[in-house]
Amino acid sequence: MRTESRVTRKQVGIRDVAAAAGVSVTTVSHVLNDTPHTRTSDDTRGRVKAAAEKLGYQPNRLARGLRTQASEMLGLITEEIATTPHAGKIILGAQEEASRNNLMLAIINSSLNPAVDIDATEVQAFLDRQADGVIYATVYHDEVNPPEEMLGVPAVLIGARDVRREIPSFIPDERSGAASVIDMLVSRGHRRIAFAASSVDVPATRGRLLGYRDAMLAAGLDPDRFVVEGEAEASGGYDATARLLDVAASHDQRPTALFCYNDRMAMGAYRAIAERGLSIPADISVVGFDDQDPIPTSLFPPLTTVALPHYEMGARAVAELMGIIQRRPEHGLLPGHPTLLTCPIVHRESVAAPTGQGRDDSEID
Amino acid sequence: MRTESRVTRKQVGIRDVAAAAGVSVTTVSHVLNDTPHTRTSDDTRGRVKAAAEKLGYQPNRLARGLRTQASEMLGLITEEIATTPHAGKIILGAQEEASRNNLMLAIINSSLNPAVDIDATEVQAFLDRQADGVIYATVYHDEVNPPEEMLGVPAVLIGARDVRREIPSFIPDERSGAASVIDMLVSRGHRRIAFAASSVDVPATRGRLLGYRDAMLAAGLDPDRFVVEGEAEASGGYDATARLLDVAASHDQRPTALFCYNDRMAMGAYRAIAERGLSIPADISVVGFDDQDPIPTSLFPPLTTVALPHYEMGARAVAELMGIIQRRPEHGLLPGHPTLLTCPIVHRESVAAPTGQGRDDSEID
DNA sequence: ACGTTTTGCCAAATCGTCTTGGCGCCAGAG
DNA sequence: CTCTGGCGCCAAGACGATTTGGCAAAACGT
Repeated sequence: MRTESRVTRKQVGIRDVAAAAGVSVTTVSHVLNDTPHTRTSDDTRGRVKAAAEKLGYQPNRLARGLRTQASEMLGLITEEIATTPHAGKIILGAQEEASRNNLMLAIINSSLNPAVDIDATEVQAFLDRQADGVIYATVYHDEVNPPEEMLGVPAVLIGARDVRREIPSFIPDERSGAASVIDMLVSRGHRRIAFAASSVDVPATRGRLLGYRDAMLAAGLDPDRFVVEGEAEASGGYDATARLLDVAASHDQRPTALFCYNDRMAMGAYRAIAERGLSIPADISVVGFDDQDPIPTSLFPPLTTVALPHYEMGARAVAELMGIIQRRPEHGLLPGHPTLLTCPIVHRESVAAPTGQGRDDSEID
Repeated sequence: MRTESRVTRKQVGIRDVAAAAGVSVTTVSHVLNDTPHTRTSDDTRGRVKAAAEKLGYQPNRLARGLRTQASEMLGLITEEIATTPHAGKIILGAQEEASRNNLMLAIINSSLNPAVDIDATEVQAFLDRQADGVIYATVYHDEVNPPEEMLGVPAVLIGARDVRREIPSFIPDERSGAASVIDMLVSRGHRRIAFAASSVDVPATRGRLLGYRDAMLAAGLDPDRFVVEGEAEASGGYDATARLLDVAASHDQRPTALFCYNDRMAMGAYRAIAERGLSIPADISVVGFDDQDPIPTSLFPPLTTVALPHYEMGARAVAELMGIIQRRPEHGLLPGHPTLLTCPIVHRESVAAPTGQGRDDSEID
């Protein structure tokens, strides 16, 4: 026998409020929604509001949605929540921004899709439920080809741009994030700055390498000499760093700073460095990328790294959706031009000025 | 000027299908929903289905929900998606199970709440939207006091049990997870097994310590001799392990295995061990807890650890909710008895048999 | 041939809200 | 006194599905 303490709560409807306030449902609706172009005396307004308050009235969103053709729900489709470390932050950003706008955020997880074509099924699921807007977040794509369905509804892309340039998108500015690291290192006095690049072909590897080379060139430094490549994992970082250090003929040849493609590689780099009796940051500064919890704070010394704007992408995507839905003129414009979000450096303790030494051979002129 | 390619798609309704099939909307509804106790000729059924198919008809869920008093949406409230590493897996499990049942999963993030009382606001938000059920997931609680609102709707708790024992819950079986590690270690021949405990007072620290002691006692080993305590971070693991190793007068006194409260502490332990010239697992085996991505696979050697059943908790919670909603008799029973989900050991490479040595002094009899 | 089922389908009510159009009343103007 | 125009409120009609109750026609039994 099931315990029947679980009473079906009796929902109070707009009729109940109307009855309690001694007015019609029309008036209740007008008062509670502040409907423009309607007049109601202050006395009546007061009675209605009091009645609604006392009864704890909350409008039935399904009914309201049916009438207004708006579900007050946004849909977020994300590729492999589980495998991509920071999707949680995207969800968080989107959810909080949605709450601020009094919307609900629903989520569908999509399997990782190597192709550019987005599967229409998930989008359709949201359309069936009359989502007011849809966000599609991808991880490892440059461009993505959204299904027709997404054009019929306010939509925003996260992490990739639309091949047809019809849907607005938000993507991290990996390139300038990487460049800012080199700038920072240079400003601290480093000249021999190595880069442990990734060997997988995703937008992030290209962007970060480009940023490294941009900044090295801008600083008048050789953009190729200290580039090593490895798998984007701790083991790859270890191998790459080992090669980098062992090839250096002497102390004067050794890089004084190492920028790693990501935090996992940096973690491997720490081990390779420690094994050689070197210390961070005294002998060599190390910088990571991703700010992938819990690595940076668990390493010793804590790792200076670059954070991805996950939270911001989620929040901005929702904000953009709101703009499109409300047809505010500044939104939905020029969707072909993706919005680049900056990746800020998170300063911790793995960077220091290089130990003093004169002019060095890595400058080019 | 906004590009007006964004056409408002014309939704096909049940009327359109009815017209196309030359029947009434009633019949269309009956056919498409397989409504019991209604008769329709095979011929008609065929025509209706064909018409629905051809028009790509999808019922408007809001309208359906309004009529059937069911939104086909479940609400998940989770404390601090961002700060708790694995909440993503809970969401994933819940979402996939929801999809299997043709339900949508909506999410609200709640701020971390040190008190036992659940804030009613978030629950209310879901009730307003006529969620068919609500899941509340907490991290650092033993017990939780759900608001009245949650009793009026199918509800399930994750990670904590209901003080009033009215709402079913799913929680990880930390205690036996910890015990199974010790059993495993003992079966490999270890006798001096240390535990690096956590110093914060959460259910997990108590459960894991209890499990360690249970199993040590059961194996006839001293459950107190090798317990050290530290902050539940890499630094705490480093400190605790350093103390543990430095106190050992000789090689014969040193533990041959170290079980850490969590993977972050294990990460610190790795460093302390390496600094003393010891190697894992040859000199000492190490086991973590949490299977917190990306630590276990980024460490060298890869860390053997215990996984938390996050995905399963999410999925089971949704399944339970379905059972309650459909009033299947086996569900919603005995909610006072939380369901313990097992924490499986994930074997990697940080465990080996201890290097041979005879009877040792840590046995008690 | 004449009731009685059974079969196949449908009209209308319903869910709870928003929204359109209009109706009575009172005040001020003519 | 009548007319006019604003003010304050409401009745009724969507919205798009499900569900209830019933009505013809066909099938069956005698």
